[in-house]
Amino acid sequence: MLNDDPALRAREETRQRVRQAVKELGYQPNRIARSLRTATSNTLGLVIPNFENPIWAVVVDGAETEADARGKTLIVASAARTPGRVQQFLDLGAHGGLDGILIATAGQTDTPPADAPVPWLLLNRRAEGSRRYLLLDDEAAAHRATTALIDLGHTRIAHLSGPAHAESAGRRTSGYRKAMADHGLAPGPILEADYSFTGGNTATDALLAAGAETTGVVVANIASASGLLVGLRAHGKHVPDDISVIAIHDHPLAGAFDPPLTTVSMPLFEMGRRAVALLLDTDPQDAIEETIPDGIELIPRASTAPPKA
Amino acid sequence: MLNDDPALRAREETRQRVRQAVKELGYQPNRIARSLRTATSNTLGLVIPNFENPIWAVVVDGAETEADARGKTLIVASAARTPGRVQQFLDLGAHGGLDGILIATAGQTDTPPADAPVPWLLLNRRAEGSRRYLLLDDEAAAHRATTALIDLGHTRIAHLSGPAHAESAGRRTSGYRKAMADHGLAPGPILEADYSFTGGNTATDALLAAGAETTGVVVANIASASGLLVGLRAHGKHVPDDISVIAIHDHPLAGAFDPPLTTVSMPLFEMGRRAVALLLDTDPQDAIEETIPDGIELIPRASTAPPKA
DNA sequence: CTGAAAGCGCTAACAA
DNA sequence: TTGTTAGCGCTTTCAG
Repeated sequence: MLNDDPALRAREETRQRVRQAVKELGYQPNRIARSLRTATSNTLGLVIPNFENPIWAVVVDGAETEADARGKTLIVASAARTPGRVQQFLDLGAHGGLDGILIATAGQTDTPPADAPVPWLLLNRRAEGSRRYLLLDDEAAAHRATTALIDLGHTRIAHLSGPAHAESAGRRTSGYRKAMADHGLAPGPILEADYSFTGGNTATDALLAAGAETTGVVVANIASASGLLVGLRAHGKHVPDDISVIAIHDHPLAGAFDPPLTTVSMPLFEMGRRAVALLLDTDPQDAIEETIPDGIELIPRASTAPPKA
Repeated sequence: MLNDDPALRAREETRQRVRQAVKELGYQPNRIARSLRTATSNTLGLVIPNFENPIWAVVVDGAETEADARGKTLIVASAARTPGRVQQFLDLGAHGGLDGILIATAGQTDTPPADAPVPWLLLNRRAEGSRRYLLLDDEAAAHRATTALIDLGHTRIAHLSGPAHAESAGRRTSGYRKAMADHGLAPGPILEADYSFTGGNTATDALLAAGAETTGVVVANIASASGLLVGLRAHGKHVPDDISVIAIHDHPLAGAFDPPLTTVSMPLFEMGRRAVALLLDTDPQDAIEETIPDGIELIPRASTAPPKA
């Protein structure tokens, strides 16, 4: 009766009286006791690498939206300062503390075993021996970005990649390579940044040294691209007249960059949303190997133009 | 023994054997049962308005750092899509589900009653009838920003404020007013944006209409400032030659803006850190009315210069 | 010092 | 259909 069970046969008036009493007495069911009893919590966890990178904001938003729609509470934490965060959430989630965990981090130990105490799903990362992941089509996005430069007439195109240890970075690099090959072009210099402003900024020297004749750069993300823009400016290079820059992932602030940055957007909100749906709707034992098919889109701004010569 | 209680007298060898057994059997204490028994959870909650605004990333970072240092788990959620998020966390926290809650949102119903089931603290918001808050010195930051323009020689300075319902926005506006008054200047036009890119962008028209002779603008935050920069560019106005722009709160990406945006940084990390410390170290019944004293700093970039005429 | 037992508040199973 | 009870796993208390 306290749970307002509709299967329970009782007069509507009685129901009302109970509800009234519950309200007046301020009765709050003890969730802890309930969780102990049922080994469920109506709560989902999400571990992201950090809160700085704005792409996670969108993923979280999508995940929260879907969780809310299903009456679940989503709690988020980052592994930025604590490599053991995934393990911590696994502990939190054991014995029904969490009904499921989404893992967006890429640490060595961030892939739970198959017999983990909580259902889990990796976000945009494949891992050796795991068959539970939801991917963005990073390769297609990088391919799209590279093709955009090629379509403008560029042939000498460099790539500022993400860190070697990130699996998604590898898929982007591979999309860049494929696009070049598809158009019969030799890949240009590939330099490793680390998805950060500083990484992109310090890579500027190497980029200019590696290929003086480079007219376009495909950058693995916005933060690196912003660093690159600042670096190029410092070297007296003009974007896009001297060199075109395009980055993967979009963000509103990219429109305020100098110059406004052309990007390729990815379905981040949908990834968060879909991840929660998959986590709740599938058997934790089943494999999930899914890539989000749509939502890759060119956002043209002012950092790309045909090569001058 | 299982808790490795140091008060317990036992041979070191025995301790080792127990630890070994615990490890081998993979024993994990049931946190739920423990919470039910002790009405504590070693977990803290933080509710932020959204994940998009990058300032929250820094606050969360500070809070996570302090929580980690104290062996607590911090969980985060946003109220972006769900106005009832604070209530939801209050429910989560009742009966020891959370040891405390930090509230950074500013909704009408986001101030818990004094007899809330969980200790709580408001972040950068004073609320009618509450005496539990930790503030940034928004007034000082706005004063600093305004003074920076005045020091450059500006006298016709406008203010692009935050939304009227945000208490922090009011403190910034008041800092702007005071700085103007301190230098014997009449306040310029004050326009309300909503802390967003779009808000700043659409306010451009009104700003240019309100004061044609305006040579400087103090913007309440970076997102609005980025929208304003784009808007001014669209109107053919050159920053800083035609008009100087300075914003409150700093972010690395502001260095990539067109032009790089001069800002005043705030001690956001420290706010997160201090908030966790206060939440854990004070009696939940005691009043906390604290403002973080230091950490306000001018970050000079290229969007500010002396007025031309 | 060691071991047994009560009980946190809930739900599910069972008995009436 | 309704009311009663056992028990989730832990900590704390109390008896041995």
